[in-house]
Amino acid sequence: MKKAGLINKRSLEEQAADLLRQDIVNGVLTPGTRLVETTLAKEYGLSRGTIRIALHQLGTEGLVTQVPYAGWSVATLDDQDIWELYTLRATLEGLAARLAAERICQQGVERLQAAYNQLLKLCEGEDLQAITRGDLDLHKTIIELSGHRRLAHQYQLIENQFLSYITAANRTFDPHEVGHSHQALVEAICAGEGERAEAEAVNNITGFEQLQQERAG
Amino acid sequence: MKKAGLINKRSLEEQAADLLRQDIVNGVLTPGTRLVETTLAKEYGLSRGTIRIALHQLGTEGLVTQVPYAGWSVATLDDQDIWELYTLRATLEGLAARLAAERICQQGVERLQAAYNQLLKLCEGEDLQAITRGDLDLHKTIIELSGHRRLAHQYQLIENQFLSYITAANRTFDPHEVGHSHQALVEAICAGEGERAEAEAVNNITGFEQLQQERAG
DNA sequence: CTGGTATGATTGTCGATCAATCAGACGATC
DNA sequence: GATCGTCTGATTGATCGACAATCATACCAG
Repeated sequence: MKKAGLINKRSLEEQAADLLRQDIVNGVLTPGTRLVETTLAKEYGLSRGTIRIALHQLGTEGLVTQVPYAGWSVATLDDQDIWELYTLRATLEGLAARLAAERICQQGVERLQAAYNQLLKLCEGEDLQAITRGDLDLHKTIIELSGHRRLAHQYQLIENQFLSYITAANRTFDPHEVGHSHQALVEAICAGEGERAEAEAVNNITGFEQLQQERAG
Repeated sequence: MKKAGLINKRSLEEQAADLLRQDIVNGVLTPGTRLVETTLAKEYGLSRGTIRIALHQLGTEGLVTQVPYAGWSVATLDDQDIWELYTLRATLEGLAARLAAERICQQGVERLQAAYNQLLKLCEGEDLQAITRGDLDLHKTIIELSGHRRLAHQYQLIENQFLSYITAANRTFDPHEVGHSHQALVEAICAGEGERAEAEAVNNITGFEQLQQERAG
């Protein structure tokens, strides 16, 4: 009586990486926290070798850093890192928006509208965390609609680091702005206007960055 | 006089990954070739665990694929993969060109000109492999001038897969075109014109793709 | 030909072990 | 007292051997 799809085929190495990743992006493990292989192994009930591969994995994802013979720690981000994340994310999302617009179909429009409406609905409330999730869902939908596996993968890497930063810095935003700032983007994609969609996507992110800069400075 | 990074402290895991990576991008290991952990371990005189981490590393780089409990093999690329590589590379390189132009300095101009002149010189000869290296050097210089570590990293990943494909498909090109097709790009960067540099970089790659498509079809 | 089974190959995971290296404490020398 | 080694503990770097889980194939029965 096995249910297809529910079968646990993920290796323990992957699962360990997943757990650690979740703890990092959700802020359970704050930047700078030291991670000891043997300790983690005991904690998760796994062998050191398995944890080791998971840590290496997270290392390539930029979530943890490694000092030879000294240890692992949750990555800390400086100003340069933040700038890199914003510029790279804007570019990747611009590409995704353009591709999504170029190959938009009826089903795609429906999925996009659904995600957008959901976000608008959430923005009427005050649950900032839910809004963040809705925002991510919308962006992730656009990425999927681009039909670009590598783009999705690279975006995922950036997004995780981004989330880690957002959580650690405890950054917030105005619910009302978030929802409507995506309107032009969604429209452009649904209309199949690749160039405009790309511009709107880039503007969406860099605009947000500038807003944050002003508040911080 | 601190020459950090001079000391060779690379772990065996990294070195093993490097060797395998070289063999893959240089075509010694052709796509589809099976890679057995124990065999590689004996070949390189390393333990299985070390090889295992190296293979996982190459897996995240997209150079090898893994089938659970079955084995590893050198990644094979289909048409969709090639499209993904071209679009992603064009976008990343466009971003690099724009950033490089925006922060160009005297020293940067010199480095760029040096790489460009070197490429022009090589293009007068017939050594296609040398031309390829010169071409890559120029592009890599642009990436470095962008001052974007993550961009450099992600570009590296794409480039390795790209090289693997170029080698396997044994693709060639016209030496005369290669050299001069980069002229506008170099000029735009040196002039500090970000928008134009980005456009030229994108055009450079997508133009090359279309040329190849025509010859193949 | 079909379906099930036996078998070998390979990865998945574990545990123990030792070497290499780093960080900090301790102490000696000037 | 400041500086320089040295000692020591902690942690990773790397190896080996072992066994279970899984996949691919060949083989056999009907």
